[in-house]
Amino acid sequence: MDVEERMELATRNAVEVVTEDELREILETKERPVAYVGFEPSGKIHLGHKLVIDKMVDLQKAGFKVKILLADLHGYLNEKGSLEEVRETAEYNKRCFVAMGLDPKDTEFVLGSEFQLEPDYALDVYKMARHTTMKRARRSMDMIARREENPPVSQVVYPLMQALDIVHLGVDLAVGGLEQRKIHMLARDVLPKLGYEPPTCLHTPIIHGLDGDEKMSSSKGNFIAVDDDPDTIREKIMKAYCPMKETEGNPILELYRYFIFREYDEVTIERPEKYGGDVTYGSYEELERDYAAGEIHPLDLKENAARYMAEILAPVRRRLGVEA
RNA sequence: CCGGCCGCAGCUCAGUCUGGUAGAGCGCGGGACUGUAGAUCCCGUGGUCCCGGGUUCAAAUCCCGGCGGCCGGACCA
Repeated sequence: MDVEERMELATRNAVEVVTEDELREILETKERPVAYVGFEPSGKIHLGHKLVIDKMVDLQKAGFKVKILLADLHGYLNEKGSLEEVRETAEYNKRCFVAMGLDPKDTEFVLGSEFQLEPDYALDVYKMARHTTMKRARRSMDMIARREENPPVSQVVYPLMQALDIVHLGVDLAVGGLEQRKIHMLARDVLPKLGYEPPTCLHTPIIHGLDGDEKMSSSKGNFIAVDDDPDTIREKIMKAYCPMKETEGNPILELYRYFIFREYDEVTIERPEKYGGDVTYGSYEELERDYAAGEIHPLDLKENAARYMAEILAPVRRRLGVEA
């Protein structure tokens, strides 16, 4: 695979790379570059997580060594539960990630508290604190903080640690959803002041909640979990926000764009003869164009999305050992 | 440490003064209308009234003591 092919694989379905030149240089010069993403342990692993995990699978194929941070301390700092509870959830998450297609032999899972309590790391946290304003730290948590009113101090420690994770894990490429952008930019600005290289960052899109909300999230219950059974998937999709001809912020179209066309080269919208019969598409753009033109009805879009998503997630359920 | 205000449905809050069957909006669920959802209109769901004691026939309400939050003051060695 040449560098351009690896670039293509690394950046597909991504919103941005900061910067593309840096990424290309990594691919050209590093023998075995390291890509990392961190997750706060979550009781439900959903499609928002899958988007990022899929990206890590891409990066693995593009030659990266992949590290997944199970950020137990971050979860604790962000009030996701006691340390014990958060660690238990982290174990479940690890099993989900493996079931989602990350090769466990080729992926390094790291529990945050394994290295974040070391003296060298702790001193770096204080140095970061010394070079970061309160406003900047709080702003970086805009899309991440569990609580906006009465935030505990832990919420400004959080982004400092996340920046340091990048250097202490020896990472070449930091990956995350677009909501991580402000923390990553903070890392690029401040890490050099501690004598570290500014990290290269890659951001995946934030997918809309099924209710049309800006973000799919466990707390809002507007998600499809990777271990949802086919009936649940169908039920959720049927109830989802999906205005006719509307392509902006349409969560069902996003399923096609980011998940269905990722798995299938050709996608068939099956529908009754009276509504025009089956149609097959070779790319998301063609489907989107027809939907915008009103050629595809939302109900047909949903019925078929449900069928495809159940198919895509079936292996995850099987590997997790859940009844089908 | 002192003072003021606050704590009630998943959320925002009313009700406390003057004790008497716990409310509204939003959300959520279901129906109607749509070949989807949403919008709209109906119907429904909603509770440790922060905790513990006390007074009373009766306490979300009054009294005492805690806990938690916000704001202010004091201390500034």
